[in-house]
Amino acid sequence: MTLETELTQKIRGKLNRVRVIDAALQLMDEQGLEAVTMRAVARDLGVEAMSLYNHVHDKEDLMDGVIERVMEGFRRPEPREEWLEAARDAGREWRRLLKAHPPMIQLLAEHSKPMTTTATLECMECALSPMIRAGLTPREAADAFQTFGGYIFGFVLMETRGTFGGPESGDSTAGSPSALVPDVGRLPNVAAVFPEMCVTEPDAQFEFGLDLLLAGLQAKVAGRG
Amino acid sequence: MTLETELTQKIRGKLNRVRVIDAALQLMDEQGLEAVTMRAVARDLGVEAMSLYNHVHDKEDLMDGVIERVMEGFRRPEPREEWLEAARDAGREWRRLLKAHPPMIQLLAEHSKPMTTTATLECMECALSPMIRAGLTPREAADAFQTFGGYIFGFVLMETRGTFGGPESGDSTAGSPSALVPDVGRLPNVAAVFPEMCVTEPDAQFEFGLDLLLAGLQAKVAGRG
DNA sequence: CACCATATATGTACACCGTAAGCGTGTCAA
DNA sequence: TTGACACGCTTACGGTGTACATATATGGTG
Repeated sequence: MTLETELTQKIRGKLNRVRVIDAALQLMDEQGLEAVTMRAVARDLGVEAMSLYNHVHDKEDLMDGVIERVMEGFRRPEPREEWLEAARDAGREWRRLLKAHPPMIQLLAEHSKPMTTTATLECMECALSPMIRAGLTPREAADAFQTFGGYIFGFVLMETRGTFGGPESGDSTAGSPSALVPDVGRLPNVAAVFPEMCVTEPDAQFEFGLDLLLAGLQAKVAGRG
Repeated sequence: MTLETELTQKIRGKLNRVRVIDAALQLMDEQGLEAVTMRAVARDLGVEAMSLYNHVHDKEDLMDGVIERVMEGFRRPEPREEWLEAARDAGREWRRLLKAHPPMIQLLAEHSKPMTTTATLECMECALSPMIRAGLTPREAADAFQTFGGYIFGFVLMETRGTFGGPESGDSTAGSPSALVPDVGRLPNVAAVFPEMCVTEPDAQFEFGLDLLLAGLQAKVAGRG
């Protein structure tokens, strides 16, 4: 027993909170959120499930750690002269971060607690700064943050989960809206737009919405100092 | 046994797919998504869990049914002369629908399948129609739909789950950003905006973003027939 | 009416989940 | 040496979805 313990110790090192969280994150990225099980995380660490509880209060605490860990991956974009370009960069980085760990959105959706860790606040700082620079009041900046945040979250949600039509409707009849859209007469616009919704360029679509929001913001700010 | 069966039959009627789905939906609304268990749904129907499987292929099928059922609750707004007002109404109705069943967002987040039921398509029709009327091409309408849809989903997600600061940070030190924001010097904008993010008027905030998007759309369309 | 095929409800069982409680062992300070 | 402690392990409990076999009710036939 002493022998095995020494071996174990050497091979897998000592367990600690960070290692547990990282194992959970890796498992989530590779196998999806539902694969993240106390037993599975423990297995990946060469350990029994109950051992994790020495470093993590419970599963919720573990997942909190995962969220925090992901937020630490935020790469602050290089400074920009134009607030508009800075805001655009921030939006793109938020999306990159969320897409880098596809199950993140799902995780956030089922985790009600507000995010108040340092990493998260720094991400917020990066998004808020251009807005304040643009001349928005704190009240407006809060609204704009919620708006941009909502857009990015929702877009990535629909993007990663394929909420509306997608290539997986792509059997032999793909591209033909009439195959998927019953009663084309009553749904003319759906019939017309559906083909475009299936063959989709996510990056371009994201930029479309980002442009729309930024244009709106620009217009709002135009008539001020 | 025969007696009990007759009684049961009379009291609870016959089981069928719709009754099972409705029971699951009611349970979800009243007790949250995690309370929706095959056993719990069965209990509410006065039946054993395995009986549900005569009307529903598995739990995923059941939840698909719940989503479809919710979408049937979409109330098509009355027609509008102005495409802009029609689009605004559609956006508001989408939000109302999602907020009417708070766990819906969470359900959608963990359910990857695209929504192609008739009810869903009619909701899409209602959102797409004003955009086509505004003069958008199908390609642009698809992008705009994704944008508006993303915004609404994401906003309601953050709204119902309190993703960023909220009143539950409201103990004795609430309102004081320095209590929650460490290192105020490095996060000046967060410190300035944080109080505004806590005391929040969701409806007004939603309208803010909706206005922003619609303004952007209007600007894009302005220079055409 | 009797009878049986079919549809439906039940009962039992299994593998997996989170985690409470208690135990064993290695480490280290006194 | 001894005792406290940190940490991993074992066992166990109540929950989950659901496969499989069984019992019962229903409806169409003679």
